[in-house]
Amino acid sequence: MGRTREFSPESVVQKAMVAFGQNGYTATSITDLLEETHLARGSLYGAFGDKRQLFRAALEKYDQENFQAMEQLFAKRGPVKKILSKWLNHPFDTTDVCTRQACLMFRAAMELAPHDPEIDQWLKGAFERYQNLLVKLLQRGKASGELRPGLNCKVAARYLGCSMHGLKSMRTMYPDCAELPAAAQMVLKAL
Amino acid sequence: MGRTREFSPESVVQKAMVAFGQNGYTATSITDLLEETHLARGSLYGAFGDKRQLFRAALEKYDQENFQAMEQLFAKRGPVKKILSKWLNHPFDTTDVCTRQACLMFRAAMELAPHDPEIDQWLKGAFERYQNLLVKLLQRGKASGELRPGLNCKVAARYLGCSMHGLKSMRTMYPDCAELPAAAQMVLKAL
DNA sequence: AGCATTCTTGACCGATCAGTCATCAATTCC
DNA sequence: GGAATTGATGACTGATCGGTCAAGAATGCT
Repeated sequence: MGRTREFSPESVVQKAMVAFGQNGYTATSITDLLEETHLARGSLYGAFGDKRQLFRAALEKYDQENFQAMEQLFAKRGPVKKILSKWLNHPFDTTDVCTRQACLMFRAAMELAPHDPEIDQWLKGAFERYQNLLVKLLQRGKASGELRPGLNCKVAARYLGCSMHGLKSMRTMYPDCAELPAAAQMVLKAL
Repeated sequence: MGRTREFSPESVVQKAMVAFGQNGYTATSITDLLEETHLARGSLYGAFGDKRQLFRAALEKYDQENFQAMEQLFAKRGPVKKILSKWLNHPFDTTDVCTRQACLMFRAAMELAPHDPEIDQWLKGAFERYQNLLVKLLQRGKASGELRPGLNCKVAARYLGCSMHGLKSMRTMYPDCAELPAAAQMVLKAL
């Protein structure tokens, strides 16, 4: 019953995700989002509550997409190092639409987590999911004999997480840096 | 001639550096800075011009301190790997005052560089200085026979830069993460 | 058709933002 | 001591912020 919604909330979240990812939470105003979504002020508030909730929706969408892609890649058969190589090169082999798009989860971590315990806790849980995915893949590599038995999977997973974040950050700033893909390949040499 | 200044501009820049590093550019208001510095509004504007210029001053101070420390460390004698190990562990061995302090240069890169060509260019130059410092140290390691002759110094320097940034970011979010120092040590294994 | 419900719209709100400026206080030079 | 200069101060400005709300439009139920 009632009037039917004239926009797709998902596409709004998508656009919010891009806007927040480019400019950050504080620097992205509601007015900015309204211009990009062609929505009236009240419609946006009616659908999402407030700015913070919209950001959370964008954050969760970002996480879901990222995590799913990673899960699918990691579930593939074949050498673990080949999978990790693909994973590490992912920021470079896609001709990304918006090159200055930073990882929304890290943006949230830096900008909001310090004064928002709820987001802080959610982020910690989310990051652990990625960490666990990495640990599992590394354990698989150890079990198959591909990786050396002495490898500490938890430490190595953290190392890979850091490396990935570093690569993505640099890529955001220097979209054309020639050495970055080669640097991504170097990461694997430590395993 | 004229009245003498009652505050030290440097200590104001110092406090601005910390505030911007904790909350970012947009989310740190002039009012916030006034409260922390106990300055009157007009004094701050009189001394620094506007918010952006104060941020630049803070950014340059951050860069100067960081770069100087790195230069001094890299100038030391001894094995290159030992120096790099110290460098990579630096985020962990200091009992830092504010753990949620993010690298101001990356903050600037993410928040301002996209719409501020001047800061963007300055940052690119600054990052290249760090990159060059790393390249020089690696070349020294190659010349002394410590590092393998086939090592591509430029790529390796980029790899180290990414790793450092990743480690620092993670440390900002998880000040107590036990695996991080061990992960920092792993970075060197790729060389 | 009439009513309840939901969405759309944009005017509107108080708070806060970055930045200005007139006034006053301190210092130096003569 | 008086003139000139510079810093200190906080009230003030216009713009923008996030968020609200009353009015109108579209839908489904009876």
